[in-house]
Amino acid sequence: MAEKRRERLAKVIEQLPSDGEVVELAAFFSALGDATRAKIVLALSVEELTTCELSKITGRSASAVSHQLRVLKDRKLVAFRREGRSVLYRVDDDHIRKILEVALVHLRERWRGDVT
Amino acid sequence: MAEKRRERLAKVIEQLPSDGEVVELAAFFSALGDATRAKIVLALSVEELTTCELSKITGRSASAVSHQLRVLKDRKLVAFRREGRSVLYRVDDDHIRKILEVALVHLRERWRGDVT
DNA sequence: TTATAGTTTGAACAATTGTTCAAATGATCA
DNA sequence: TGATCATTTGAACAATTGTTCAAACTATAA
Repeated sequence: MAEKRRERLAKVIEQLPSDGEVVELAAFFSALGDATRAKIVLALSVEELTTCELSKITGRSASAVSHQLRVLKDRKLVAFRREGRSVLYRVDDDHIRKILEVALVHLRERWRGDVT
Repeated sequence: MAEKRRERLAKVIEQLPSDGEVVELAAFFSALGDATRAKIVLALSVEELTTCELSKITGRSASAVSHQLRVLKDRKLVAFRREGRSVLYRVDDDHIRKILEVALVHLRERWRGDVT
C-alpha cells in the first residue's frame, strides 16, 4: 500500500514541468497577480491603448502605469508600438485572453453566493 | 478622430469587470504567482497528495508547504480531506487545470528559441 | 528655437511576502 | 498512558513589491 503511494508519487514528479518552467510559469501568473496590472491586461485584451489612457482607466499615475507596463512587456504579456507622441500597448495573444476568460468564469462560479 | 478614441475608451471601460472582480482576479493569479505554490498546484492537478509528499516534491519544509497550502485553500484553489494522520489536498476544478495547461503552452510558444 | 503633451526612469519609501524556527495540535499505535 | 508521525500555527526576519516624486527623454507644434 505504501509501496503503491511511493510509485504514484514518482509518477506525479515525472509529469511535472522542469523547475525552470515552473519558475517561468509563476513569473507569468505573478505578472497578472496585481490589480493594476490585471486591469491593464484586461483593457488591452479588448483594444490597443496608450499609457495615458491606461492611466485614466486604472486611476493610477502615468508613472505608476509605465512601471507596470515595463513588468508586463519584460514578461512578454504585452507588446507595443510608438505612434507620434504616444505609445500604443496591446495584448496580441489569444492564450492570455483565454486564461483571463477561464479565470473569470472560475471566480464567478466558485464564489457564487458568497458574501464578499 | 480624438472623439472616436474617447468613445472607444468608454466602450473598453464598459467591458471591464468591476473593481471587486479585478481584485479577486488578481488575488487568484497571485496565488499561482510563486514557484512553490505553482508546483504544488501542478502536482495536485495530477493527483491527491499529502502535505508531507508535497514537501518532498517541492523541496521545502513541511511548515513552509503548510503555510502555502493555507494561502491556496483560503483562495479556494485547493480542497482537502483528512485521512488518519495525513491531510490529502486536491485540485478539483477543471478551470484551474485548463489555465495551467494554456499558460504552459503560452510559455513554450512565446519563449521558444530564447536563451533563458 | 521654445513650449508642450506623452512617456520613461531611478531613488526612496512603506507595505507585503515567503521562509525558518520553535512550539502546539491531531491522530495512531504500543 | 507515552511515543511517534503528520500537520499547523505564530513570531521573526530578510527580501521583494508597488507607489510617489522629481527629473529626464521623445515627438509634435508654434
